[in-house]
Amino acid sequence: MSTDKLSRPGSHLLNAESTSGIVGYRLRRAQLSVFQRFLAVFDELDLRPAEYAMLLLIADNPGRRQNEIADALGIKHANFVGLVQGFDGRGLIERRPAAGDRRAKALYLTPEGSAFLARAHEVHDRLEASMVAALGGESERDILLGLLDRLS
Amino acid sequence: MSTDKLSRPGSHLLNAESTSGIVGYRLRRAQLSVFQRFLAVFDELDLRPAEYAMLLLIADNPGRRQNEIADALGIKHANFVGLVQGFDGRGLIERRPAAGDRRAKALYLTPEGSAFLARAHEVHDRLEASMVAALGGESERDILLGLLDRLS
DNA sequence: CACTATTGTTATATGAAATAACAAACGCGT
DNA sequence: ACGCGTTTGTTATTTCATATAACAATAGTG
Repeated sequence: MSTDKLSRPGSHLLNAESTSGIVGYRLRRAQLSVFQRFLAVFDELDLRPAEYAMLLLIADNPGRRQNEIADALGIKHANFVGLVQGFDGRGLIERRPAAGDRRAKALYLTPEGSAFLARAHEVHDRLEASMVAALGGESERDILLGLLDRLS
Repeated sequence: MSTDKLSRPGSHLLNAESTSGIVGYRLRRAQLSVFQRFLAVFDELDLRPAEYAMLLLIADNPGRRQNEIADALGIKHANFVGLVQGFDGRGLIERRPAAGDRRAKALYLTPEGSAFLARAHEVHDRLEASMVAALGGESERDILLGLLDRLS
């Protein structure tokens, strides 16, 4: 599963003038490219982009209910169940009954989860650094993030 | 199917510090948001982002073979067949036997296809203008496109 | 001419995301 | 305390995009 072939589209041959000015198109291309690299780098950790974001969010907000985390990530509750069960099964997170509501489950990182996230964080830092380098520097990265936010 | 609810994720409530600095995450968010708007605006034309790009590419490169267009768009040949058949069925494109190769099919826009694309182009121009406005101006748009390319 | 590669195609598998229905628990109003 | 709509987490199902496999017809090459 490592080092997938990266199907580089669009690159040559055809006149792509008309698509070149389209924000949405270029956005999608860049996003796909970045995700491809993410998947390649995180292959050994068996961690997908959305899952990494999920762990980060739980680490930042321990004890929040499952649905709160799902909402913050923009994931439907039903689809979030599988993610939670997966990480629970891997021993990386813990579902504890929430205080004051016997329906709700509060999410926490286990010690193993914290350790795992630390490793993931290192891997991601390297990836992020390579992207900053591609962008030309920290300031360019900040400019990009600012512009992206205005589109969201 | 019109005016879908736009599930705005992430917005409030939780501490999202850790995800805020991640290029890939913000990229995905922006891309989703832009595509949502695209889908809403193009709802009446029954045209998806990839389909619009496809028509533009055929308009720019009339007579190219099916697989060339598919490659340029980064779409697998097998999956492109359905798209082509769809537009052929709508009378917007035409598949003609390619000169010199009886296997290949050369793609052209029909007159109806050109008219349709012209309408789509108008709709898209308005969408693009609104995004440029959100970004703060033409120059910001160009900066964004430049940065996105460096990531691709 | 024999063999391999390419073109378009069908059928199928995989994976993400949306929807529907549900039981358990909550909380509100009376 | 009761009844009733709502929320939480869950399962099952659907839809949709994309990936893979196999195939017939044609092309090109040694």
